[in-house]
Amino acid sequence: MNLESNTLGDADLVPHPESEVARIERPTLHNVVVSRLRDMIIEGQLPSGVRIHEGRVGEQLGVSRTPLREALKVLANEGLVELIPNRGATVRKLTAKEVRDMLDVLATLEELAGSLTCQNASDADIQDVRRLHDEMLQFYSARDRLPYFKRNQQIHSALISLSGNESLAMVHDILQSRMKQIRYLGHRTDDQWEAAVADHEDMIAALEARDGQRLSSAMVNHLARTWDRIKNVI
Amino acid sequence: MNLESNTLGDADLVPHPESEVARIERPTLHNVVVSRLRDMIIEGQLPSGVRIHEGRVGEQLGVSRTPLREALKVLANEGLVELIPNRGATVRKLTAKEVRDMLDVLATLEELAGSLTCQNASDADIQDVRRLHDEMLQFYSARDRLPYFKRNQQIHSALISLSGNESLAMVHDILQSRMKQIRYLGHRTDDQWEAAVADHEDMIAALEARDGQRLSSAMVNHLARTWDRIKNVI
DNA sequence: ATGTAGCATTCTGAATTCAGAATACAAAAT
DNA sequence: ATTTTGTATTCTGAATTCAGAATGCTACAT
Repeated sequence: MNLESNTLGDADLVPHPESEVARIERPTLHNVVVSRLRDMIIEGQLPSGVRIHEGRVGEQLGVSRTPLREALKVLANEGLVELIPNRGATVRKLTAKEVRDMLDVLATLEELAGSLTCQNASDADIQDVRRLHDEMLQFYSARDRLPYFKRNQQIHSALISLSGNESLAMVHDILQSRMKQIRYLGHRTDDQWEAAVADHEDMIAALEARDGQRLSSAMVNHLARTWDRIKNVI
Repeated sequence: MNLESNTLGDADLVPHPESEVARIERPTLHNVVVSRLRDMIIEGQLPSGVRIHEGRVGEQLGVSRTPLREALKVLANEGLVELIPNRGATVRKLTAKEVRDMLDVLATLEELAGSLTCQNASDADIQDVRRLHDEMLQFYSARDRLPYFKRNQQIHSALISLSGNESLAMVHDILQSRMKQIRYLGHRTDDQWEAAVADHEDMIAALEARDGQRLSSAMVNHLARTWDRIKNVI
């Protein structure tokens, strides 16, 4: 995730005027495998605790073992996968305490992000987020969960990356991707869903007012409620 | 770094009573390569911006390309190394802004760690840190930089990991390892060194008093001074 | 003399191969 | 019958091999 942004960012190191035109991106296979596996874990296709057999999974993806193993090393470093020497890879199981701890860290990070984003986001950026938010509301009215969830994620990552602090975005991303597998588990009831939407309203309003304090606390509250939602399903 | 702790931590998942005796650890080659490369980058043996030639470096380390490449993927994900498709790996160059941003995040994390550690550390833990601190002071009196630096690092990582929050320790570790290459650059003058020691005194005192607020602000101040120290050498 | 096209070399990305370690199963002994 | 020992199989860790892409050099044409 952070890799991609690095690569993109460095494209304009090239001093030629042609660098304006879109460069041809050819992602390396191991990177594709990383994202693919991450998705499979998050969406539950590879459930917690299950073995990842290099031979079999590699065959399923139509990829040899080499890029698959490189990908597993990366995911292990991120904490999504557990690597036991000579025993292979398993999908990491999260304990309740670990989830709790991660939320604590996420809250701290989002508190920082809140004020930074209010300082650094451009008006255009804020409008983009508002547009995402309105789209999300439409899908909420239609009770269309999947596209709702997608907009939701986009808003959250936007709120972080608009802070302009790449390291912040990077560590947040790592924790966030670990959490996603859980968030999918925690299917909310209707009033929980409503509360989440209300949280978002608050966040958007704070952002548009460029009220860093308020945005920070809105984001932290949102996370606190997330814990309430999921603590029982672990 | 975080990998090792995972592996070690999981050793005692084994329910046998024999698990009391020290289990034989055989680290995988790629993990050894990761730590080794990290050290080489931090210590400046592989300076910023230099190419890492898979063939040559692999031969130097007496390792084939496969584990080396797996290690490079991991380090790229951590941000120490930059991977350009079909062009190979280089040691990542940090801009002043990136360092500044990382320090901001580190400060936020340490602020959280400060209060958690004061809550959760055992008296024995605190005594251990005090012992490290006293040792460090001795090396300071003798102006013996290397062992001083080592104790210094140990104290910092102890203050984080005693919080009991592994995710916090993990993300802190990632940022910290990126910073180390810079910290080595920023050789302090004598009075800067003295100031750093004073900061440490304050931190230890706060910890022993279990004053979370004070420990937090001491750690944040310490980081602020770190920035002052190194901002000119980037 | 300079610029371009073709060629050779080099180095990465990925597949395959090989060896060592762990597990599962079976047989034998108590 | 149960436990222990030996054997076979399976799967990971690492080396090697192969192919494709990029860079550098040389020769030729203008």
